[in-house]
Amino acid sequence: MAPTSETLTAERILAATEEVLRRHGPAKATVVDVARALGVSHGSVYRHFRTKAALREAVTKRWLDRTSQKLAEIAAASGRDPEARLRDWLAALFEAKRHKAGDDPELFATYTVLTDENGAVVGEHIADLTAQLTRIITQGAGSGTFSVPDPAAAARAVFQATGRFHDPCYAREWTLPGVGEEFTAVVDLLVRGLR
Amino acid sequence: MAPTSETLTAERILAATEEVLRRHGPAKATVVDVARALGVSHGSVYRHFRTKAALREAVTKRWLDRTSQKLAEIAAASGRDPEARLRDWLAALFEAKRHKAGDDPELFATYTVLTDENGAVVGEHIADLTAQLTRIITQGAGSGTFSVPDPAAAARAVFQATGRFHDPCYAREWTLPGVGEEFTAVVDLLVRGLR
DNA sequence: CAGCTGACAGATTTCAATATTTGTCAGCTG
DNA sequence: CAGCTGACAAATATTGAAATCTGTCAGCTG
Repeated sequence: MAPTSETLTAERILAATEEVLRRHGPAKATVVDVARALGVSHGSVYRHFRTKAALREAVTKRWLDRTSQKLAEIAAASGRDPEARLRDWLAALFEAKRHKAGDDPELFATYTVLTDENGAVVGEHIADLTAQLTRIITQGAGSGTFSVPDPAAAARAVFQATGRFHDPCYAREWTLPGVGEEFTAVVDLLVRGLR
Repeated sequence: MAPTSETLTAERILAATEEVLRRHGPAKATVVDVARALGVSHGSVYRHFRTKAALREAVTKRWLDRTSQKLAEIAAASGRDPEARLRDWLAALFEAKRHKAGDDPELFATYTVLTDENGAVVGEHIADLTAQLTRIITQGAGSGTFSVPDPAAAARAVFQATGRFHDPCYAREWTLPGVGEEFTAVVDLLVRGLR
């Protein structure tokens, strides 16, 4: 926490911003707080990020990218059969979200606010995830496991149909008993539809 | 609009409340406003509804029930083949929501607030809709069109998987170009999964 | 001179005083 | 006497003045 005297980088500012957001929440986190945490004046922060909105956007992107990367590993595991990979990938997405929401609800609420105010970044994130899904489904179509005319469209449909298990607006319901079964039921139905 | 001197019934109060909500929005609609619209004192309103929350809840239920009824007609049209009926029903649900959101966004926003504060009523509404879906799917299973072990579970899965096309939290995206295709893609996938 | 500071104007938020609303009930009225 | 009224206390919302924050920039510093 002690202000190190290393050069001020975008990276260090982002880390400090995450910490301030975690501490104060999205409504009370100010760029003055971030500057104070770094032991610099708030003017210095504006040298690296044009506006507070840009800073928040960068933090949001970082957070979403961490999830994307974890899922990319599953999507890339080309040894496994595509159907199992699809199930794993969807389960991993659900689990990741469910844990984030369950383990630290306040932090999750903070990031929900951030994603709400950064539609463009979320859009790119969704495009990224859909592309991963498309890769899995394309391979499934190639190996004959799946029978789909347009893998990209199928990927979008699968992603949208499972929204209830990854979209933050349903986070409240992820702790209800029986969600696991509901998730399985939806995924089973979709996988059957792809075959 | 002129205060008729008929006896004050729950029905008349509900109608007046809808009007006040339409005019003032959910944040500024008071029970004093409702009483004024009816030409009575607000004490009289409390004779029919214990609290303001109960009044709003009743209005919410009324609104949701109107949608349920329209869909029930489609679900009950037992002449048609179950697959077509399922598609019609889902399309009708989507269209109904999309029009409500598109035609009068402010009123739709008002009812979105109301449904957010009345989770229990919404839960019953969803149970009702799911029961309608279950009936269609059960008939499809009987006639051999669908092959599902548990029609009720399948109905829940179909309803949840199509959330993007009826849940108010996605209302913003219902005007985007291409939603129609997305809807069709998801429904096609689900129907294939049911067969 | 590259990078940081801190004073500043305008925008936004906070907070406490003020006003409105909710919900009750004793009593009026037809 | 069934149903309505309106005065009331407590809860909630509004308001506007004061405090804080955002974003800029001229000038300092190493």
